[in-house]
Amino acid sequence: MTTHDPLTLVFGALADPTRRAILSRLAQGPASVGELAAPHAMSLAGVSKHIKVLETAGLISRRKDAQFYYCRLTADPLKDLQGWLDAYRRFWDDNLDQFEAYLADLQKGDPDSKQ
Amino acid sequence: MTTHDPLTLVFGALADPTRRAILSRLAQGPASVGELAAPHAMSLAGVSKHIKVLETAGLISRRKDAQFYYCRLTADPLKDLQGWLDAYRRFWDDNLDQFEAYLADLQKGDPDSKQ
DNA sequence: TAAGTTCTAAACTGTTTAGTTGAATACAAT
DNA sequence: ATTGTATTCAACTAAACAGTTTAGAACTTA
Repeated sequence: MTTHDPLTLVFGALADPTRRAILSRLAQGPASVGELAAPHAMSLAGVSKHIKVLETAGLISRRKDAQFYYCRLTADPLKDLQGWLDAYRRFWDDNLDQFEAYLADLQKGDPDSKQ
Repeated sequence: MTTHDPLTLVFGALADPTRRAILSRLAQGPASVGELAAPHAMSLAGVSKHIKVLETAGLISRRKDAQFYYCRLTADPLKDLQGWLDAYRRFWDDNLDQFEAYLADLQKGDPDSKQ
């Protein structure tokens, strides 16, 4: 997952409960790395690495103030994720079965068709 | 990621372009493993493993008919993912800044707070 | 029955990941 | 200057992952 496309980076970053918990915490406002680490039974360096993963995915940004690193949520990638998800909404939103969905698809474009 | 919670399983399954391409293909209707494998420069066994990951996450289901295994999309987990995402929508939907979002949060519950 | 097709299972390999500890950096306070 | 605080960086380990190849199971067709 090291050098991948944005969507892979974002999904990968979210595929970890600790990172989702950090994001959830940041949804309440900015916090220092130490504050983010406190609730977790893990070394500070460990949390620091999780934060870096979130940052690489663009889900948070870091700002240094004195000796503190403050983190804040940057939700833009989540918007992209929403866009991806939208292509599948009809599968649960409506009560279309898969055949109807298939017909509906002929009108629209395709979501994630590789190559 | 082996023995994890549903959300981790789903995010993890989606953190791979091949698996997302498979899902995208299945959005057009059921397909056999061979059909799903065809567009990918990868061994059949490799694709079979990706399919298993998707199945474990509940994103697809498999049905055997003669010597064919037919796969179809089961989008329910994506609905859960949507639920998770909803908790963050205000961060891009409105033009709330983070402080306002914080205040708005005091009224609501919290999304993914671990432990 | 024999041979072909479709797929999974098992065993193996190289790479990535999540976590650790210990040292280094940057700044504040004494 | 020295000590303390907040954090990253580097090196390491164990586990998980993505991929391979080889073999085997299940079924069809000749």
